[in-house]
Amino acid sequence: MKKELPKAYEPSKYEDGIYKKWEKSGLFNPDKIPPTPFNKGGVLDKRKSYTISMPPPNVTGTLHMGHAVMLAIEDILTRYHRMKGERALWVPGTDHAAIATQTKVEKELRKEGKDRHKLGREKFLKEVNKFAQESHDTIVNQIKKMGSSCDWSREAYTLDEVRTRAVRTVFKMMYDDGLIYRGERIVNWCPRCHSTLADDEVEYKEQKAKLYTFKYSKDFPFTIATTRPETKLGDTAVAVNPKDERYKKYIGKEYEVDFVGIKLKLKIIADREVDMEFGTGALGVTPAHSMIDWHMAEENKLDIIKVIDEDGNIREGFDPFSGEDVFRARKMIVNKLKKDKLLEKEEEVDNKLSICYRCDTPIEPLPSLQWFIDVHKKIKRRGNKSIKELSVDAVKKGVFGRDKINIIPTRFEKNYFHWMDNLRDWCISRQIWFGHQIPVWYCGKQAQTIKKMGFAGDIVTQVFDTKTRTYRLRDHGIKVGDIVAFEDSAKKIIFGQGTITEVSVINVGQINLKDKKHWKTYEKREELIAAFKRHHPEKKINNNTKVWIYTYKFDNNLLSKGCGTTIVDIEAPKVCPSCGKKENLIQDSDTLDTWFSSGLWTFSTLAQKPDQIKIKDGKLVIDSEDFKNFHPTNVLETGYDILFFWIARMIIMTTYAIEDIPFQDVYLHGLVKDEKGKKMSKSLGNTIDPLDMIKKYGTDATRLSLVIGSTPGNDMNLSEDKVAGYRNFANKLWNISRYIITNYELTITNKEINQNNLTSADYWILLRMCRLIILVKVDLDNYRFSQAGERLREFTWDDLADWYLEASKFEQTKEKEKILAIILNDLLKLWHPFIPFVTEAIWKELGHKDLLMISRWPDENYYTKIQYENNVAGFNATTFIVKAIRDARAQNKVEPAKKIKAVIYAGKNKELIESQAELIKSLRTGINELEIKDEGPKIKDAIYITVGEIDIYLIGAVDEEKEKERIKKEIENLEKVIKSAKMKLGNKEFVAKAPEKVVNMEKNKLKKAENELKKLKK
RNA sequence: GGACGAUUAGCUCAGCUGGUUAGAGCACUUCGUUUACACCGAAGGGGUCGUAGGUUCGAAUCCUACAUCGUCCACCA
Repeated sequence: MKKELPKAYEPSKYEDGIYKKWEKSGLFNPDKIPPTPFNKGGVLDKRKSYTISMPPPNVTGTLHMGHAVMLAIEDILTRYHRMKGERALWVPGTDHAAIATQTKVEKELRKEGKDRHKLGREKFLKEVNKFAQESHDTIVNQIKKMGSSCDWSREAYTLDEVRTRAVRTVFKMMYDDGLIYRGERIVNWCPRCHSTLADDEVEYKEQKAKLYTFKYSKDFPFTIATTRPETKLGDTAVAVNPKDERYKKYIGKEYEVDFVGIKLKLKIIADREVDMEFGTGALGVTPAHSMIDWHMAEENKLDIIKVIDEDGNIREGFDPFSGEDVFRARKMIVNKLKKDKLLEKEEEVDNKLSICYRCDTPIEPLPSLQWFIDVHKKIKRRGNKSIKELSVDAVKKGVFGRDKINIIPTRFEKNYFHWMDNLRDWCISRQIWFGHQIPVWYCGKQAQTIKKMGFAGDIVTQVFDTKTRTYRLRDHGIKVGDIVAFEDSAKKIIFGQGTITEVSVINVGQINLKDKKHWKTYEKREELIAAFKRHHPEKKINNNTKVWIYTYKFDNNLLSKGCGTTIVDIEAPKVCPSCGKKENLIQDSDTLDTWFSSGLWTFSTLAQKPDQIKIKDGKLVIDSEDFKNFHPTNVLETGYDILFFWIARMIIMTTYAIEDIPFQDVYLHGLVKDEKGKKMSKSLGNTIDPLDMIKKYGTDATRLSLVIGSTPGNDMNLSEDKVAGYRNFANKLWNISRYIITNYELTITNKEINQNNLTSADYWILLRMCRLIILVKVDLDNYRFSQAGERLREFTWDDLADWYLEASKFEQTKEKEKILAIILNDLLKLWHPFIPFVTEAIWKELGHKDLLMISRWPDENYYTKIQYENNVAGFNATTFIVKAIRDARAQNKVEPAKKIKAVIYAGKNKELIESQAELIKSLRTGINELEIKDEGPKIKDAIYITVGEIDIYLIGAVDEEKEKERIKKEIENLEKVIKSAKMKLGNKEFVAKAPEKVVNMEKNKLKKAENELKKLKK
């Protein structure tokens, strides 16, 4: 079977073809793995299963190094367990990534001059889905490029039909259990995204801010300090520390003040959280626009006055500040305070600005009507524990009869507990369109469309041309007759009532204000006209004054007809269960936080059809074979940066919904940074694109560079050089195989070796292989990928290529072919999970018909049966002697081409060394004549080497000076060893307390070194 | 403010429960066309393991401070 192979391995010529072959074989699907010669039939059905859910990349994303690490590690695990004969399933999928995707599409639309509000929900979602589909194909192809052996037949998407069913079912369960509630709470609001954000979606940016110290009014007794004077328009209290002597006397008192023209009622309250050192030690409480203040207001039953609207502008009713954005309002207020001589101080302080993690826009805390998950409510059906308690227990001690979830590295468990302890109710509603629309329907009253109006004429273009105008039209809590979102420059008034739940313009039309036929549905026309006159005294209303009508969707619409029932269900209700009518049903327009659906990922992906997902006895049941076979998953592997975002939420959702853990182990990899340790980012231009690396150096090299030289949970710095280094390794493995394949007839049908025909080198490599198999198994079972990889590399390059193969060139024995075949086959298997392509390519060249991918993992028992004892010493000695001779020659500057004579005094090892004579001569020692004796006289004018009890003389090449130097250095080294050993052995306590093994080791070391030293000094 | 991580050769990093003369890869120096591989081979130089204490017969490894860098969490009125 001797054959020709190309000299260098070119990954690009093999990889795509190999992946296609794998895919075509269908064997990524564990149900399809047939019995093979390596994986004998019968074991198939009862095999242990092994499952990993792939953290779904965003549909609109492209592959980056983070994905590459994730894919490399998970593929290693999957391939390893598959080869061990387990039913290994790796479920791939993608995430719709609500806000991220919507933002991306909106950006694209804006380039074309389009806007989602103009398109309307339906058309916009069509656009998003189109974009998502295209993007999906890109990311999937990139995942394949990485060699990922995931089962594409089970691919899932967080927004597909089955997953939607899971989301709605869990939502309903939680609602029925009273865990999901709707309420007006202060939330993190992004005025750009126009949506709420979860607590952990808020990021902070260091900045300088001005801290203003002032009095509300002349008659207020003391000063307060704030960086946000504009919010003070909504102050309803002033908080001081109860211990603060300065303010004790005021606590409990109430003041009415005129703050820059706005009347405020302020109660002085005490709160321990107030820092006496900060500012004046007194803090104005703005319940509507600060998280802390909101809680103070709850405790002290304070009024809540909203100042800022959802566009980040001052609301109606705060003239002259109304309609101004927060920055302008701040300036105006500060100027007014200055003018009134109320401003005492203006100083610069360090401040952290909260910003949106998606778009960096400053966050406004706002009270808003939203859906929440109660994390504290005890659930009867779950042992009267809250979801928070269940999630803590799952990691602390295990729940539902499962072992505790292990987080690797364990130090992250601490982070997890800390996060869980501080978890507040989770706001799950988002005011965006792309995502799982909340499965809640209102009958009439609760939600209906209502018309809003703006004046037309010269302002038409303004209203329609800028996004901000449209955004301004939205607001909360509008009552009948209210004039909302009033803005002077836009010159428009809007009329309506209720809470807007949707911001799309459903209908736009122009009517004439005085023309009565347009006012059939509005009896408040006169009121509207009056309002308009108030705001625009200069405008005359005549028969030609036209008004734009915006039709918006509202809640609590008095003008609507329905019965007001709220319905939470899995499917859209056909009729209202309360009034039996269908025409007034409207679905809540909010969508769910994307992590709600990803929280269900490990089990929702194991359902194939929506009707397999059911509620049974207050528990979610997935009635599928896959769920029975593959859940809980074995390991969840991902970057530590989404421990809270995702992992914690999966634990929350899974323990609650199905009364089980989502996974047994969590393996957290570090983040990939550039070679200087900086975070990779497009703006810094320091990204290394995994696809570039794959193109240039191959997938195998890219994978190795991400796996070797890194430890779990620690960031790694990646440079192109590193990848190139592993490209070299892949080529090395190729050439090792090439050499063996082209020089030997490899037979693999019979693995029985005749031990009588083995050389010492054969035993030596078999023993090392034996150790390798055992250790790599332990490493992989304990997620020590780097260590396993290094061991494999060392064996392949050092032991096999540099020693055994070199020796084999001079040892043409009967069993050589067989041993080489065994070693190479097993080595390819051990390497396969790490570098699947090159190993599969070589495997084919070896003449295998079956895929390496499904071959059986090497069996250590085969190797442990071999009689190594007394058989490896010969080659072991050879390696030492050869190294010593090469070293001595190099130090003496003996030309490599120069052949010399060597004499070895081997003592009692004479026979052993004699058996190695050919190898000692051949392994690049440049020895043409070798004499081996048991002992003899010292030889002058020769290079003298001592290796333990063996003395070697190299004759006819000595360079006196250099040799002296070399001997001197040798002596120094030995003296160092002797000194340290003597110190230890001279210490009575060491001899008494250290384990015998350690003491003996020291003794032997000393004896050997002293012996060598004695000989050198002679 | 709290927590966590890092600090080991010029660079990137290993070093698992304390016992090696402290390792690897890259880079560097010298040499080399040898039945696979120059994406190669042989040999070599290079580290008082951040600092200071402590525990121990013995510390890169455990403990305590400190320093520097980094990350996360909370707060910043």
